[in-house]
Amino acid sequence: MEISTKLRYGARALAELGLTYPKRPVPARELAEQQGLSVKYLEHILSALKAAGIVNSKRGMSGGYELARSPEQITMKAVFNALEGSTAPVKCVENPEICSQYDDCPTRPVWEELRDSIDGVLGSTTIADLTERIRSSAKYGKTTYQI
Amino acid sequence: MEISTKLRYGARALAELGLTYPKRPVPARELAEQQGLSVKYLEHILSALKAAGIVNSKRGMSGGYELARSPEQITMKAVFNALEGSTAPVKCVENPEICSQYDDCPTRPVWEELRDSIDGVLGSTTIADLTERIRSSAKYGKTTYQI
DNA sequence: CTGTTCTCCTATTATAATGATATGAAAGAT
DNA sequence: ATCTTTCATATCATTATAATAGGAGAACAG
Ligand code: FES
Ligand code: FES
Repeated sequence: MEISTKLRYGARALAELGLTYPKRPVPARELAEQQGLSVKYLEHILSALKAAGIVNSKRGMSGGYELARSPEQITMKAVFNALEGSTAPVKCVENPEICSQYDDCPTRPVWEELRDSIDGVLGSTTIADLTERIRSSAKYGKTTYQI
Repeated sequence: MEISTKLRYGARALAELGLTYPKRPVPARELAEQQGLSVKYLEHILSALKAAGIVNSKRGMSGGYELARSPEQITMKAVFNALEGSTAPVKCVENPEICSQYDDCPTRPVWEELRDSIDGVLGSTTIADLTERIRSSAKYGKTTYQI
């Protein structure tokens, strides 16, 4: 039960976007360099984040991506849902049809508890929290990254 | 981030084994019939549970599988670990080498929180809880299953 | 001792999900 | 016009999951 690289990379990119918010949009190329990722792959991720209304984009020179709302207003739950889908660890929690003995399933309550617990953690963390960690990190200031 | 069918099926099988504990071992065939699963696939799952010390097995006629400890002593965390691996949603939480910017990673704390939260839920649920749900279920008694 | 029931071991296959790359069109800025 | 960037879509490689298959070997009942 691991999260995808999309979510890993996407969350870090958003944390960086929190640094520049609301000063300027950051091009995918720049974010990709920072993380040592392929630009094309990150574009894919940012595209999903845009579809979810988490980032806005501007084309052309001095364009790029920026947070659609303030970092405090973007929870990790929204990010998770955008890049990873549901937080329910089994489909039947949300689509009862899938499992046969749904009504009397002794394990489903456990999976529901798990989902709620995950939602709790992700719902109480925002991009602002991530960005704050970058600001207070040892390397911050040494980076070539310009705000 | 979904759990595997191994865990889904395995957890339900263990809940059933809680019913017969400590009366008699139940053959894989019987458990598979109940869930409408292939015997061979369930054997595979039970084998993993045995390797983890969660069930014992007896060969030959009137053999089968039984819980290695009392249902109250088997947590869902142990079952999860046996069938699904670590509860950490990213490898770097437990293997720092994997991620590049490990030390200053702004997102890792979130994944650690997730792991702890998942551990909390799974650690506080036991097979006995699952078995109890079967006992108090509507269909219980109507089933052909004999203790 | 013989047949039956069952676990146990290992190999194989099918299918799906993930991770990643590639190509180029459309839009915006100067 | 030209450069920069998003955007849309297609493709490929790799891995993980799900499931099946065949048969060896233990336990036991008669
Ligand atoms: S209803 Fe889906 S695992 Fe029980
Ligand atoms: S250290 Fe692995 S996601 Fe940050």
